[in-house]
Amino acid sequence: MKELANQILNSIGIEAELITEILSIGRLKKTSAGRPVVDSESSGKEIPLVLEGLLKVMRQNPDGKEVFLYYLERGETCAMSITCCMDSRNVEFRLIAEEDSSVWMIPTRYLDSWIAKYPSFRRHVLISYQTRFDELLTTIDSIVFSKMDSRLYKYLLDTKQATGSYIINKTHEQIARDLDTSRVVVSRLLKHMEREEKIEQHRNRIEIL
Amino acid sequence: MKELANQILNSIGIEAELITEILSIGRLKKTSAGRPVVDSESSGKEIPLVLEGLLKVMRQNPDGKEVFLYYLERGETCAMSITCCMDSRNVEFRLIAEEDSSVWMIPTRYLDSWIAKYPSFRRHVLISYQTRFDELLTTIDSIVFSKMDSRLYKYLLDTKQATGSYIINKTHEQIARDLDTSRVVVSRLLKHMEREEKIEQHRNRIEIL
DNA sequence: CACAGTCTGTAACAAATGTTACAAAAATTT
DNA sequence: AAATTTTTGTAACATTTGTTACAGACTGTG
Repeated sequence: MKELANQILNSIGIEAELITEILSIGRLKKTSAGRPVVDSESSGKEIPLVLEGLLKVMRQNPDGKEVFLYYLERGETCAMSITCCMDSRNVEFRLIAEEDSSVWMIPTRYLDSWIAKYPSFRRHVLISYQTRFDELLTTIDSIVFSKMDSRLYKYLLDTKQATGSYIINKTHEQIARDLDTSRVVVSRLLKHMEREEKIEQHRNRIEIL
Repeated sequence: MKELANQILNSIGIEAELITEILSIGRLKKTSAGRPVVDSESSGKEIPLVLEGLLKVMRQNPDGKEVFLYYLERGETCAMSITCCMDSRNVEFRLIAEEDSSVWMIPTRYLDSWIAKYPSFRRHVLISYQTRFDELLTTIDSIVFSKMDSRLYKYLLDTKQATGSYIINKTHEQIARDLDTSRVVVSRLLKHMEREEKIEQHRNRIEIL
């Protein structure tokens, strides 16, 4: 698995010297689909780099409600975890394995020196922030400027993009939880999309056309 | 005005050496209340540091609709502008002077080397991201998890916080534009808050109790 | 196959928000 | 002071979303 990590770090342009350091310092964590990888409490000491699989980042509010924010794919890191540890602030979120996943956990205490020393790492951290920032803004767009139907459709397309498959294996109930709405609403809107021939529906499975 | 900039940079912990550099390289820009400071197009070459006054950051979608994201107060910089220039990506936003404001514009081409060289600057940039990230998440919270009434109330409280005054000089129409809703909705909800004795209303002016 | 559990479809209704229209009050201009 | 413009209040109605309730379809298990 270190081999894979090596390869991924290399592909995002990290210097050989830093790769060696990251590999000697970090640790591997495997998580099976549907299970949490880290949440805000347990976080703050390590940041995750996705090696295999797919993670999803959920925003959590004090009452226990949740919304889906974005996916983290292979080679990506969680900007919020960096943020979270810097000032030992507690940002409330959950990282959940969407598929069976392998993640390389990197202790945060080295980050600052790496950012100073390695241009590639500096770039990677800033681009992570940039990408996530952008993703959050797009999320805000879809919530503020559109209705639930476009939001749902965006969610389906994002999922297609992240999994690389036109088939989405989720129940209406699961989707409803990600969008913080009710199952009935999701069923209603999906039925409508089916009539418009944007999707096809089967049990536990939606196909994007 | 360089004196003020010096003082502010010092107060956020920037090294004397870097302060000299920033002051020799940047330029002053004054903007009067209600006018745009930069937008995504003109941006990408400079990032703004607020010296005096108050800026507000608006998200803009392609149809020209807008939502208020957060305020930038004295000593703060616009994380999105940093982001925006890094990859010459175009994030759509507008920076508007909420009050008469003075801003120190810093060319972006020096950022990377400063981040590498100066711990204080590294810290400042990362904390900016952190703070804005958090602010965006709170915004998402208020949109997803709450109804328009709490969103409006949060907006009033944010404005009170940023301006340091219990008096908010805005019309219902202006507020409606910031929240991307209609004037009628704002009037309705404000009337309700007035009955609950959370605010007092006058023409062009709302007082938070 | 019978049964239980899960998933989806639909109806009926409630609540929240958006829209249109109009009137009254306050400020500004003539 | 009269006329005009801007701001606020309110009503009536449409649309969107949320909620409850129930039925039918599918899946897996004994």
